Amino acid sequence: MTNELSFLPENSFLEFVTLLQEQLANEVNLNSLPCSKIKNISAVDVAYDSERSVAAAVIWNIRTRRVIEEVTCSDRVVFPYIPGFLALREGPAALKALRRVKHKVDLILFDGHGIAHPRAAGLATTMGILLHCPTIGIAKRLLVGEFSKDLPISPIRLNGKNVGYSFALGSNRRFYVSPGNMCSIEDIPRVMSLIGPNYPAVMRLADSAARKGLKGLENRTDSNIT
DNA sequence: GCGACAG
DNA sequence: ATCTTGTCGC
Ligand SMILES: [Mg+2]
Repeated sequence: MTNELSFLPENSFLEFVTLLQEQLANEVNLNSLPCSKIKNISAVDVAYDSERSVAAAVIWNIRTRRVIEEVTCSDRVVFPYIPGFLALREGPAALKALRRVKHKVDLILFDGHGIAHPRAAGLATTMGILLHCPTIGIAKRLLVGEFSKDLPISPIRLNGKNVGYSFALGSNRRFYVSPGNMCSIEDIPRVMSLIGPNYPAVMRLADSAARKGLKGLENRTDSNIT
């Protein structure tokens, strides 16, 4: 069996997780999301140093386009990054932050893919199923699949199916959006016009909040040592 | 076997 | 992801 795990010396654990992911994919809900019902969304991102992670959840009101809540929390790094298994590294920290969010959120954005994944079980899909809520994956690079550079908004094709969309930013850069859970392929362009239309500001805010939180940890440690 | 490979 | 300041370009 040659696959993305073959470089691992001992891969029985990831083979096991692969089976879990294949089962998860059967539970994904790709029904249309009522876009008119979306009031508040959250973006989640995680920053790391060698032993600590900081997850940030930024909650954003669609109508006012303003931040209404921000949560950060630190944790231990529990797993390395392995392509196809980002949820094992990022999921636990993201969950911890999301549990502290006070507002009701109608949609959660994750920094990574949803069903645009070898087993249709990316970070956004995994978290959406765990949380029983609508999620979307927003990635800066492609993991699997193909798209057309000729189209400003191109479908991402994987095994002959549409699994998301690639959005052009100017002429060179692109980002990639796929349903996580409780969201259809057709919803993706609709939602992006609501929260974008470019790379979502709330996603960037989560990214910078997580980094800022990590620096806060480092500085706190420095003063204790100094 | 080789190369690709979210963050 | 992370290491990192100023610098080139729209
Ligand atoms: Mg990130």
